[in-house]
This record gives sequence, structure tokens and C-alpha cells, in this order.
Amino acid sequence: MTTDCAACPLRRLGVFDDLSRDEVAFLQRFKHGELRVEPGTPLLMEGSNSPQMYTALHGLGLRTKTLADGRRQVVNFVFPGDFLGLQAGVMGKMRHSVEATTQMTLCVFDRSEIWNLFRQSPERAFDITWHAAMEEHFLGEALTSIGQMSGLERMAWGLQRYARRCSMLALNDGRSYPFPFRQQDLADALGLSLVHTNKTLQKLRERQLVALRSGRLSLPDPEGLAALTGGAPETERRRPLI
Amino acid sequence: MTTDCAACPLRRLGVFDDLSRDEVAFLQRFKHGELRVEPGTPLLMEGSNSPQMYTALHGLGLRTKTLADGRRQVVNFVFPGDFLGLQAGVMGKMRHSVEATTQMTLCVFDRSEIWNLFRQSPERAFDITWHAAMEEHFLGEALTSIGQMSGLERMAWGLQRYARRCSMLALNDGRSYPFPFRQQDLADALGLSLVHTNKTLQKLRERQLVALRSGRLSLPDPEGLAALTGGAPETERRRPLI
DNA sequence: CGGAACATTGATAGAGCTCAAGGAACGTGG
DNA sequence: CCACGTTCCTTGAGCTCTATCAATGTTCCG
Repeated sequence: MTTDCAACPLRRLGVFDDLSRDEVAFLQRFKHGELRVEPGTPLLMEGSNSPQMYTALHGLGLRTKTLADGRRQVVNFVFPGDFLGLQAGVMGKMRHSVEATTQMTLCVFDRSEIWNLFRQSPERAFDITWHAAMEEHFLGEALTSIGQMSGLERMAWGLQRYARRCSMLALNDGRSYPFPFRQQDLADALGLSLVHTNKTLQKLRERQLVALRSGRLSLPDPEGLAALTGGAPETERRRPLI
Repeated sequence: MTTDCAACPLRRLGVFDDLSRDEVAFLQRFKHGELRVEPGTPLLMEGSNSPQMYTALHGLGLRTKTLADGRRQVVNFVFPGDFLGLQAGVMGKMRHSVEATTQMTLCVFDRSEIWNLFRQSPERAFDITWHAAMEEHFLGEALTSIGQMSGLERMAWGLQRYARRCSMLALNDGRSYPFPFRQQDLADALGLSLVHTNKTLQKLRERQLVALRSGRLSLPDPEGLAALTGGAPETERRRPLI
């Protein structure tokens, strides 16, 4: 009962590169199956040599890294269209964990097939590299934000970026976005304590810039938010979908 | 007066993957020239669509990102063997800047050739992806350190990691390493203020864990340092050299 | 109804920032 | 060879931001 690549719901969104019928068929050959998981399911473990890679089709998740003493960093949010497990695919070992926050559906690829993909299709190999470069880009931006910005700025930056990604995938309802994460997750993403995260959110609430409750995030005043971060995040162009 | 790939000094170090004579010859075809730059030279600019990519052969540099108001984050240090400009190559635009800190020698590649490389050599394409994944890994680690660790821990982590990279390339002289950077660079790398960076260094000096002066860094007690960060950084395996 | 998970709030302490001043190292020109 | 400027490093003082501790509130579910 797996989704046919030719009927992939993501490709209809207009945010992913168009592929020819043949190209889609080619990718389909690498699709090893489909996985549906419940909230909280770990998908990839830091340090593991996962035999599978995934493309998220539906649902939201987290990429996390954990220090020896248990402190946790949310390295990125996982959205539909994200390619997961590349590190294991090319370096033999995951350097972060991935877990599902909501129920998720994922396209499953065999790690052992990645090499065949590189051999048989330079275009797809290029797309995979694109994803790696994009992830690098995102992490660099996060690093800069966390390294240089104050708590309030970070929060504004993080929510803005989150909302932008939702919008691109049409997950939003106007200026309201699904937000199935706990404040603790947000704290771990921004490098703030839970308490301070909560108080920072209060400040943004008082300024009518943010509403966050019952799993939903609203940003009624995007310009106001952007003013805190020195400009709106750039709109991203079309991107490849593996 | 360019270095012949077959005689590349880096390949002799034993830390890079061995390539056959044919493979080296293949890479040589993509080598567009060699560049020697003085300290302070900008190599790649954030936002630019650089027509060239580089492999660092000699010297040290910085990858940086700058916020609208001028705050700067050092995203990584540049060592020999690093591949520079991949983002421009696959995404059409650099998302960070790269500058030389010492005099540097670089191997120059034409950005327009990257596509040919992917078509003609899946192995090299894979290597490039490996580099992207490795950079992602590094940034994730930095993000986690900066997001979760205290100033003292960050400093210990940063210096440890820096020393490890030096050792791998045999740039060290026992437990002493070249360090041509200013404390301001270190501060920007760790997300600390210059003053606090200096005071944090003092603490490590008092504990006899660090010596840093006149362009040289010494770590006389690696175990003591590692105790601050919850373990030594892992030794990295062989890696590809483009 | 009771418990668990998560959100909120107040009080207090401390880590880290900013400001300000001075010192050391180094190159340049007289 | 010395005076001077520039750049970078160092140190102290005061204050702000953020973490921690502790308690209470809310929501949801069995």
C-alpha cells in the first residue's frame, strides 16, 4: 500500500523540481518501501550505521544531537521533502538522531543502493549533494543565530524560519502553522533554557507578534517579527526531491 | 608553476584516500590552476556566485557569516584538504564567506566543470558529497557545543577540535600547534565576547591546560582538557581529497 | 477523580556582556 | 635608533541577560 512516485503528493506542490516521467520511474526503482510511524518513534540514531535512508513524505520530526551528560540540541526540524540518513549513506555513521514528532510517513531507500544511484544517475547524485549543501547552509545559519543573537532575536528568527518552511509546503492556514513541538524542543533548538524560552515567548506575545497554543503557531505580524532579526528570511527556490 | 596532482603534498600524508594513477590523472584534468594569496584575502563572498571552487593546499583560513548589523560568526576554520565553494557549485550561491588568514595556496576548479565531474566520475561525485556531509557534521557539532555548553566548555571543545585537525595534517610540533588567528576570531567562533574569551583563556592557562601566545597554541594536558568536554573528540578516518 | 505531561510565574544567583583603560608587540618614518 | 601609530591582548568594574530553583496552573487522559 505504498504511494506511487508518479503520484507523489509532494511533487504537486510546485516547490520541487519537475522530473520527467522517466526520471520519476528511475527513482521509483530505488524506493524500497514506505514507513508509517507513530509520534515519538526514533528513525535514525546518532552513531548508528543505518541500513536505510528516508524521504519524509508527511508529518514533522526533529534532528537532535545529545551530549554525554544528556544535554540535547535540536539541530533542525524535519519537514516533508527532507532527505534523512545521508550521513550514514556516505560516511557510514549518523552524526545526529532523527525522531518523529507527529505521525509520519516516509519513503524508504536502501543505503546500499546509494552507490548505484550515483553510478546510474549523475542528476540524482547532484540532487543529493544539493540536499547536503542545503543542510550545511541551514546549520550555518542556525550556528550564526545561536552564536550571535540574543534570546529574543533567536526566538524571532527560529519561529520565522519555521513558518517559512511550513508556508513553502502549504502546511499553513493563513498565518497560522502547525506546531506539534513542546517548548522544551524549541528551547533545545535555540540554546535557551525552558524557562527562559517561555518568558521570551511571553514577550513576543505581549507585543502581538506571536501566538502559540494547542499545537498551533500564529504570526500575526510578520513585519514586526522580521524587524527583530534584521530582515525576513529569503524565499527559497525550487529544490530537488529524492 | 603549479603543483602536479600526482605530486600533491597532501596525498603523502596518509590521511587521504589513496587514488590510482588514473584517478589522479582524471582529477588533474579538472584542476584549472593554482592560486596563492596573502593573509586577509577574501576567497569567496557570502551571496556571491563564485565561478571557482578551491581545494586548500597550504595555509589556514576562516569560513564566516555576517549578520545585517555586522556581528560575525566564524563557521569553521579552513585547513589544507578542505573543499571550498561547493555551495556556489550546487546551489548557485555561497551562504558564507571564506578568507585566508595566513598566506595560502589553493587548487582552483571551474565551477562549470562540476557537472562534468558528476557525469564522468561517480566516485568523485561521491567524494564531493562526502565533503558536504562532513561539513554538515561539523556544523552540527559546533551548533550543539555553542547551544549547550558553557563558555569554558566551548573553549576547551574548540581548542581540542582545532588541535585534532592540526594533528591529522601533521601541522603540529608535539603538543604545540600553529594558531595564526586573533582572539577575536576565536570569540566569533565560539559565540563569546572578546573580553570573555580572553578571561576564559586565562582560566585554562591557570589550570595549565592551555598556552596561547605569539601565534602558537599548546595543549600540555589533553586529558585535562578532554575532562571539560566529556571526552576526547573522535579520531577521524581517512577521507577523500578532491 | 487522580495522575502525567506540559506551561507559566516569581525569586535569586551567576555567567557573560559592555565599557573603559592600559599594556605589549610590531612596523614605519624621521 | 627612537618616537609614534596601529593592532591586538589584558584587566577591572558594573550591569544585563539567562539559568536555576521552586511552586503553581493547565490540559488531557485513563
